[in-house]
Amino acid sequence: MRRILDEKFFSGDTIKIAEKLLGKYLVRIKGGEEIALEINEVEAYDGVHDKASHASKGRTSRNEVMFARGGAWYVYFVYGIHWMLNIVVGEEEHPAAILIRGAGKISGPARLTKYLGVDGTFNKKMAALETGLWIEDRGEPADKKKIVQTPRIGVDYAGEEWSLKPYRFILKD
DNA sequence: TAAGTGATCTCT
DNA sequence: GAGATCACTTAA
Repeated sequence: MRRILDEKFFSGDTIKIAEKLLGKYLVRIKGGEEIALEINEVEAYDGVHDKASHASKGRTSRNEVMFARGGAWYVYFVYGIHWMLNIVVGEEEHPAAILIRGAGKISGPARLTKYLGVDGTFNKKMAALETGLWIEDRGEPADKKKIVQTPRIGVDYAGEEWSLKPYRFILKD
């Protein structure tokens, strides 16, 4: 029996959920094969007040899905080259998402999407078995002692207050 | 350390 | 419609 994380899991506090995602498994069905990677690095983006979040400038066609209820994917394109994979969290009208930066042996958010074959077609879709991409609990809770918090990466433009917030969570080996 | 690359957003 | 910006990676 799979324990696929659904909107119930993703409806609470963004920061707490980010931390809880460590040690969960990102699962992808590709070409009939199942790829499961343990999530070991995430970043939280929470609310319109978070200057580093796409939602800080209000609702746009790109970030619209961040305003939906938790449980959907937010996939977008940056730097003309890279796809980023985020999971939407929080209640409706509260824009928040968690960027999955690393899982398994894959380090780096764009490398992850490239490896899994994730692109814009997943945007706004629910994370579920039918989608071919979801997150599941395999009953191995992350060791709290191995969790490290640091500031987020690549968000210097957000100003000191927000770029220095320890919203990045890493699960050490 | 810097260039690549193109969608998106903010002005006109 | 033009110009700037960007939740990154790779090659040097």
